[in-house]
Amino acid sequence: MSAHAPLSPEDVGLLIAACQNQRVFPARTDLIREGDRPGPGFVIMQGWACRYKLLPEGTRQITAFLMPGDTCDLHASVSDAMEHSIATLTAARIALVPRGILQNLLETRPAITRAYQWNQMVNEDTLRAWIVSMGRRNSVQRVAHLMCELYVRARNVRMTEGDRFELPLTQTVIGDALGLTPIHVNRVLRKLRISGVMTLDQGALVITDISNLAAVAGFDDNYLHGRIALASPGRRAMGR
Amino acid sequence: MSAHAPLSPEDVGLLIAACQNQRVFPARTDLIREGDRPGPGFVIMQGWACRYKLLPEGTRQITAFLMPGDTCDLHASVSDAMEHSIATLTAARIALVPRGILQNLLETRPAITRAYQWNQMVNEDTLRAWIVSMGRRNSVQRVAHLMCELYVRARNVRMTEGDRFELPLTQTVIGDALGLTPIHVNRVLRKLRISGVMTLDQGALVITDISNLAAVAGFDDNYLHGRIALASPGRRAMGR
DNA sequence: CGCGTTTTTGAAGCCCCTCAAGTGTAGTGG
DNA sequence: CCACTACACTTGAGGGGCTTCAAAAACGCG
Repeated sequence: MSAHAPLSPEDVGLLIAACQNQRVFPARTDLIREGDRPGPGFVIMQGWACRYKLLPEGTRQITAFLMPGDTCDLHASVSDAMEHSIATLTAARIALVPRGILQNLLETRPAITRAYQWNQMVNEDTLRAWIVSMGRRNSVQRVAHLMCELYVRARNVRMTEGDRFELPLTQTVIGDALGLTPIHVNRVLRKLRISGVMTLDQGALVITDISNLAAVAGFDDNYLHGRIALASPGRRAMGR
Repeated sequence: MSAHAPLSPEDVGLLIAACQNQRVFPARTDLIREGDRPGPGFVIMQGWACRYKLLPEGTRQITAFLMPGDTCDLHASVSDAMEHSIATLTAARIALVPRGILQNLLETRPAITRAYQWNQMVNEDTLRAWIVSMGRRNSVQRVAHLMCELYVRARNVRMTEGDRFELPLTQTVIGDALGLTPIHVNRVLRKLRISGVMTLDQGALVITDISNLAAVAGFDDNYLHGRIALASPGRRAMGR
């Protein structure tokens, strides 16, 4: 959250204190299911998770990827039933934040409130960007755009090493996020690999031509307010 | 907003006061464009508007429809450039809420804060539902689902008369929202008309078989927390 | 009445899906 | 050490949903 707004050491301390209660979940475990009463808020400390929704025909649509540093449903629950489910994708260490604790911080700590609102806004922008992808981009652009997004987010939380980062998503999972079949995702990944743009292999993404990847994706430089380093790939070029 | 949480007459008065500055915009007018500094907050008083994003190829993706009672960007601006544009679809009367006024209300009026958080949550759920539609529903289901959503929302603000309401969206606009060509939207609408489910004509939607429409759409009864009246169409059956 | 926009219909093609099968890899238990 | 299973990845062939291109009819508005 400190990437979103300057937080005093005291604020950071309070947030860390709120995340004391942590648990480790195995891969593919539902943290909460659609229809459940909302439980505690979650903060991903380690590993990957996602929000998803199951359709009557049995298909799945993922609506968000959650990586370390991401929060979900921290704000006091307003409805009495979850609209979607949340599950781990990998083994994950997750903090359970009791309802009310954040509410309390939001009422007493203006800086945390600001950072949290920022966080909310960025999440909304991400949802809208996904809609744009699903509506107006073909499969190659869609995959490329998702990878750009995940790369920028991973970099924001210092999970990248140069143009590489751990991305343990199966092709089925990517398909469930982009509205594609795993078979087609496979062909798209091959296309991107052959054209020398990026390689997703062994649970790691290697971006071999970042400016080309961003170009293919039609990736908005300002998206998530973390710029892709286009001009000089080596330089650290993060947005505020 | 009072549909979201109980507001005292005083709170309602404060909100009405915040919406004093109103302007009428012609159809197809940008209220704010992508890249602009965020301006005042908007509250739609009359008419229809949308959020949209233009792609490099010139295509457009609408990410939300805004109808009377809807608000946008009321919360204090956190970023310095709009991620998307907002435009009227019809002539519209819109309240311009100065930045800071709502911020002030949120800090002093707990009930308004609650209603606003509710509002935010519902908006997010809507965005996620759109992603699900775009990813996992075919064109007929997509159109049907959108119409269900708009029907429930219109009913929430008392804009329906029985199973009919004014819906001045062109087929191009519907296509831009659902990621379809206007030509295909036309064929889908014909299909729905012939099968006796609904008719969109003359800027008005008539739902002839609501339970069938909801079934085709795979419409979640709990979506937007305003139930579709399935069992007895005449009954008033709104969520809390 | 005339013009621009919207709606409607037809024909052809492509993108992505479905069905099918084979390969590679990790984990399990004999 | 090797069967055996489960799962992810890979590749091929055929089909269908939606797009593109094209053009006519209907509508709305000055």
